[in-house]
Amino acid sequence: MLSKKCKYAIHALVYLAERHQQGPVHIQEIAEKQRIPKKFLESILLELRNAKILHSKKGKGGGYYLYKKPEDVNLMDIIRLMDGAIAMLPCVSLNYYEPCEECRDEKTCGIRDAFIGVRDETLNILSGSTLAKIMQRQKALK
Amino acid sequence: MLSKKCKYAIHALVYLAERHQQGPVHIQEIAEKQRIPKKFLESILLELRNAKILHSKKGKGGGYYLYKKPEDVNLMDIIRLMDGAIAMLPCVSLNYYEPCEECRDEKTCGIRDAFIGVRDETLNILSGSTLAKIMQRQKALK
DNA sequence: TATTAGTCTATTAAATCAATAGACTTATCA
DNA sequence: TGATAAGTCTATTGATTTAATAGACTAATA
Repeated sequence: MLSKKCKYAIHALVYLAERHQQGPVHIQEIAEKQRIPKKFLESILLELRNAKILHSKKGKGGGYYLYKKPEDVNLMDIIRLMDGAIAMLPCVSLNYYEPCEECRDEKTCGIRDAFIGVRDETLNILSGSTLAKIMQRQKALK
Repeated sequence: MLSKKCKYAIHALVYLAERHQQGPVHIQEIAEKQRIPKKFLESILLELRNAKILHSKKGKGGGYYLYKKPEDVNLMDIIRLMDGAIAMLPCVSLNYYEPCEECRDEKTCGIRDAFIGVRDETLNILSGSTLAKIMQRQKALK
């Protein structure tokens, strides 16, 4: 399951994508509209900024805005940033690999195979799910 | 990520599948061979027994053994039993559905779509991964 | 009938997640 | 130029979940 932090991040990013190129949006507004605790949101947006997905402007009239284009931000990147590994086992994770303590020998482990398949299918779908696609879909559903 | 409990369950089941129809195996042996804390393993095996995947025999010469056939036990069922929902969002879970607090309106949510896809692909692979297949693969790799 | 081995309830310890507090910094505009 | 609006950063707290342990109890069998 995704953490709340991750879900908040996705919602905040979709919100900002909908206001792309309309100047900075301040935290307060995002927090209220998306019902996210403001302080928690602050730390999330900061992380997204450090990852160069968002930029911010300080001072009066400041706020956060999308740095990358909506078609260049996808769910795979957001989830990895917020929650870490996407794979169901550390030993099949591409970005957060760790050997399985439980396994004797990775090479002869009959279990990994299925999870490698799950990982690949998952990454395939999530990396194709961009903010642009999500907005597009949102529109179509209304 | 799967919990340790779930990984322990998978390993214990594969171990028992390899000894299918060879009489009960006692907890102590599984715990030692698979390096699982014995007491923790007890509770896991008990749960698998309540789910009719394992049976047990008490008294001297007792132990646990597979009740279902190795080709009828798959990773999807094991994971659901141990860790609960497989989906990444509660609102797209088939067996553990809950509405998303974050979402206003599920019907016009542009995010769910991707996660429904991930869920379906994941279930498809995991439900096809039976103990029999895992053993088969294990043999092939040796 | 002693012994072996599973069953069950309760508790504790550790880790992670979610949320909050408050001081600090920077930029803008009157 | 200084009041103010808004983001930045560090630290802490509380809640929840996960992992592990303890010990008394029950059932089966040689």
